[in-house]
Amino acid sequence: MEVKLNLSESLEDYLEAIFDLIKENGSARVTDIANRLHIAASSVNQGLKKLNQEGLVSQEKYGPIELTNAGYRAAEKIRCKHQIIYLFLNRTLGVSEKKADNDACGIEHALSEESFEKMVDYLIKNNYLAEQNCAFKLKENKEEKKMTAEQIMLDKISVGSKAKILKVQSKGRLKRKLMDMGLNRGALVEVKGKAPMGDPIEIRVRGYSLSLRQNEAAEILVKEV
Amino acid sequence: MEVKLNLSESLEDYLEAIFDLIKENGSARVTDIANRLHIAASSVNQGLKKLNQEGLVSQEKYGPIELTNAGYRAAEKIRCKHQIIYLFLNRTLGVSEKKADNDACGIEHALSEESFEKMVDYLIKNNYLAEQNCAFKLKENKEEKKMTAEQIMLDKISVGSKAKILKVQSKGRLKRKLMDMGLNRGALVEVKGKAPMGDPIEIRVRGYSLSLRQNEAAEILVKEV
DNA sequence: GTATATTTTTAGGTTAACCTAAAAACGGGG
DNA sequence: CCCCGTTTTTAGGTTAACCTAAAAATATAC
Repeated sequence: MEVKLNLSESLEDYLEAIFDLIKENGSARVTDIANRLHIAASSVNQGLKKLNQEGLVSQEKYGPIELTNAGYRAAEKIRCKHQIIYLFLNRTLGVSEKKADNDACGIEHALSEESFEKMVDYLIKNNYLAEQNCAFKLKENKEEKKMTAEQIMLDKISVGSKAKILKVQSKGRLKRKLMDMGLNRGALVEVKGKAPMGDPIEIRVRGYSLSLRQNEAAEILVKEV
Repeated sequence: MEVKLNLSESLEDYLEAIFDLIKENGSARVTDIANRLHIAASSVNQGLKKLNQEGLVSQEKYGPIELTNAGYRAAEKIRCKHQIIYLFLNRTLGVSEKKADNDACGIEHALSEESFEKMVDYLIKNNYLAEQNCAFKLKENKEEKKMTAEQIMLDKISVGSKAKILKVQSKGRLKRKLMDMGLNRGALVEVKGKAPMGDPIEIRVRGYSLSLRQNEAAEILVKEV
């Protein structure tokens, strides 16, 4: 079931930037978004609040910016539209890469579903676009498949899985200890083993092996990768 | 010399609506613009003030809305962009007329000069557009030619010319008299003759012949046609 | 462990583009 | 000439999207 949410152009831009930054860097930070869109960080902050209310982004104060499933789908759709318009202008009309990309930014907010699909058909017909590409995925999206990994505490990760640290929740001494062990935001951890009662947990991070108590691991918010 | 004025999307829409209404009805009224754009008349009024400041529209309180030369050129450019995008979507991609027109409305504000020209070239190459058409005129526009008739008082119109009444400036008795003679806004007048000292002036309006004193004619704002 | 730098958030603006309601001006009919 | 409906303008909002400056939280460096 397609829900049509009515995002403003700005919010679409924010969403798209978040999507891109997560693809590129693994995470989207307020300042990164602000730099990309050439606006103040405080403006991004306000935008995030709205996206949060719309249920497209999950954001806690000072916490990592993550897309919800709905947010991921919405962002992908916008990104895809952008890409199609870009390809169309650049490949079919021969518009320079820079201008084509720029124009795509503006047009993506205005183009109807119908025109978009006609562009896709045209690109496929002229072999500028393979069918399994971004554009085509859109049509398949109706089957609800899991597109964003869940946020979960490290002690809940099963042995053998890898995850990326989103946030260390605890405060003070404990937090300090965890971060000194290299458990910073963005770090990749692999759960190597768990003792019978789930305590301690053996993990590998940045090339080191560590042993964590369950209550310590329970303070670390991660996303499976 | 191309001056690039930076109009907001709204102001471009206003300008385009004025342009279209003048083509269609011979005049653009605040309420007509408001209806076309589905906004309140007071909003149009504010917009007109801004266009006036930019020197694109000549507007006096309660007076007729006329485009200046600069305004006419700007409006024509926007209209033309709209038309080209419409043709492109509809003819090349087969987008329905309604959606194509709708999308053109949104896209026209975002499309760069480069993309626009590439679209024009494409349309010409595929015979969807004759060279003397709107798009092509744009390229010629560099030579400053007179595109809008001047606003002038009726007593300054030369014998044999036709003009359209924009406004009757006087008040009270005289205004009443003039309007009772059929000299309303929108009426077409033809100057049939002038006495040696320019007084009286013989005109023909709505099938009648009238004789006006010069001071009376000097109260009537017209536009040569 | 504390100081310093960076990031995020809050507080408090501004501007453009809309709105409604009411006042002012206009235009036509008796 | 005066009245009345329509049009235009003014007055006084609201909202979204930005801003700057400063406070609060977090991250890093010594």
